[in-house]
Amino acid sequence: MSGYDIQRSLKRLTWLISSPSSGSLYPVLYGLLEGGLATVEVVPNLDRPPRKIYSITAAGRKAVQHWAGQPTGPDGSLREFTMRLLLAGCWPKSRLIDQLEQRHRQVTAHRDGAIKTLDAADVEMDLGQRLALEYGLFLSEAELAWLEHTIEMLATASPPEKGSKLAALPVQVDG
Amino acid sequence: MSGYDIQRSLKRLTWLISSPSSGSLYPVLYGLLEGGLATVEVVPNLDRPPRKIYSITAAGRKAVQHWAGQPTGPDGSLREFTMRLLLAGCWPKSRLIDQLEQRHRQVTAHRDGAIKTLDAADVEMDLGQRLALEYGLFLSEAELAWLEHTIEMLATASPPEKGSKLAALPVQVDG
DNA sequence: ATGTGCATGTAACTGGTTACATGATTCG
DNA sequence: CGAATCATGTAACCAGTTACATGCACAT
Repeated sequence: MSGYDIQRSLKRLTWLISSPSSGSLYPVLYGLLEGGLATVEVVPNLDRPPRKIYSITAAGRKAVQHWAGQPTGPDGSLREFTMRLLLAGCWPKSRLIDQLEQRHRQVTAHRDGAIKTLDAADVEMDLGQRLALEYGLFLSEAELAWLEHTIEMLATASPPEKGSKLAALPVQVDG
Repeated sequence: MSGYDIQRSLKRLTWLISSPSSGSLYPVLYGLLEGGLATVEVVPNLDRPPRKIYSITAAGRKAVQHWAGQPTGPDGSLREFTMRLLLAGCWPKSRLIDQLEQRHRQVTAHRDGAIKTLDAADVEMDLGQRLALEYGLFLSEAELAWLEHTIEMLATASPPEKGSKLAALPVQVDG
């Protein structure tokens, strides 16, 4: 892809990962070239600036694998996990499942923490804190559900089955 | 609260908002003092550094109101919303409901975007992209459910009803 | 005619992290 | 006996944003 393409495709997910500005993207691409993790093919356009198509190299792919290999900190953010998900195309399925399970453990920890603080100090906690905690708690539980569902799905249906929607999961709340 | 207290209480929510380091927190507190948005009361400890208890002033409260008043960008992140939620104690309930409804509109937009891109390019999309989109889609739907539930709860049960858990919402998935 | 999309990039600034310094107390 | 918690702060560094520069094509 070109720098512009990368930006555009990331911009669609701005609400999950905040996407980079051109001011940070292009320097990084140069860094990748210098490090031999990517190559460019320049496709000149007559009028506008030439498109520069970047491709990942074997070394680059290895670097991604390595990055994905080392565990996330316990503070694992939604953002980081989404990026790992986004790069899932590079990995073997087993590693993908590892990622999901790792995330599952993290989110479980977050949820448990939220539960504990919620029913520990329920009375003297102000509305804001309580709302934020319950918000986080609910999202955690939803995420756990998705993770479990997706892990199972990947484990059973080995072939990616292109064209089939991976999941259509209505969320139901009973209060 | 003291700077340390602020840090500690935010650290419990690191997975939602990433909490500040002391290197950024303390300078900000000085800024608040200079701006007249907060005051300090120094409680000296014999041995350790003295505790500095910060309190928000009327001007500070007004500044928060003003901040909450201006709408979030359409790219509204989970982080920003959580912070708004955390500050909910400062606001009248009507404003809180406004915030939730605003967030509801944003998340609806995100969800719709995800749906569109998912069933637009379903075939030629790689696993990573699809997973990330479905992940986001599912979380969006969960969040919408929570928002609706909470809005209704705040609208009907006017008195905060301290001591009652605001919500115990099991998430259910049917795949 | 004006703005949006394409498509690249650079310079200045800024906000934040990292790493340090200090030092008593309590827990395992 | 070492690690973590309490509790504050500073200086150096770095990653990222903001704002700019360029300029054609196409739509409103």
